[in-house]
Amino acid sequence: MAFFTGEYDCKLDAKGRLALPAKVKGALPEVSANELVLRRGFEPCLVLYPMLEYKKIINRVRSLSEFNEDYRRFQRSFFRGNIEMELDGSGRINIPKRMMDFANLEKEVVVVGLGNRVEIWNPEMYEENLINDVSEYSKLAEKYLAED
Amino acid sequence: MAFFTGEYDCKLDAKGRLALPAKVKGALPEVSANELVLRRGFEPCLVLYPMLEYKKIINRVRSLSEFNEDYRRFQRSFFRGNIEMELDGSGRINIPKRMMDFANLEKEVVVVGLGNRVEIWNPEMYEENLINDVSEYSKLAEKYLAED
DNA sequence: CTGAAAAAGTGGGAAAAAGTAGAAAAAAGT
DNA sequence: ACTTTTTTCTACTTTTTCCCACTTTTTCAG
Repeated sequence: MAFFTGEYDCKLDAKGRLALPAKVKGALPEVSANELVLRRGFEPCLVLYPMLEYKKIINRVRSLSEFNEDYRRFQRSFFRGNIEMELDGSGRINIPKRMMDFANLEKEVVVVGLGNRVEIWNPEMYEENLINDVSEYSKLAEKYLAED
Repeated sequence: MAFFTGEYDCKLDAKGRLALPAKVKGALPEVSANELVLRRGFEPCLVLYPMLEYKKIINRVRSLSEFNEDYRRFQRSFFRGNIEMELDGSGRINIPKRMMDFANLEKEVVVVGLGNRVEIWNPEMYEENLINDVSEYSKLAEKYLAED
């Protein structure tokens, strides 16, 4: 099972290619190590899944009935943001222009491992979205993780 | 089960490597003695876990749904500060630059055993975070540990 | 207590891996 | 057929890892 962690500073080259950090590459499941899906995030970032992890999620979206108007609207938004891709020979992904625009990606990007997935951010937007108040972070940890 | 205690003065070398004190090394569980995880603390310090101990925590973070906005925010803050690492041939860990910055680590550091985990501190910050008032310490002990 | 041996801690150089950039080749579209 | 885009290949720089050697501290026997 894929397990991504850590935060990495990476660079897009002039052609919009992103070399995944070695630790991220190493955490890809061996089966289908280069079958990936890139999705528009709910925040202004891109989310990268190994195919195996993606399928676990997508099944829930697929199971929504196409004969329900709200479901259809939601499905449209969800699917339009998804692209299958492969790693090239050097372990890089090629990020389409539209996706780059969506996430405001320029040369410098931040890559973050989040367990089953990897997020790709514009550095400034990333900073803005983090929990900046240490005590808030500590309190959330208490709320979500404390044992009793 | 791992059990760490004590307080040690250690030095980082020019490459950001930290030689774990012999007592700490000795307390690592034999299975996976060099599979470790380094995490940003909730205070300005780093926290080192043997893989076995880390997994107990991380499973709870992973189980939070990625379709909940608050959970995502928390996951991001949590995961970004986690890196898997191994001991090198001399029993040292290599602390990434970002992590050093976060905890304000320079050459001199303090390593503290805390049962299931080990914390790594900048010496001055460590002093500041300790309970310096003896009577306060005594009162806390009473509150948390007294039996009736 | 003292010296020798062992263990722990420290530092640096060389080799390997990862990251970066650019040019050449192939494919696609006009 | 030619231009534009995409992909592949190659070369170079930087970082990380591995290995070896030296210094200091601890341990133990005499």
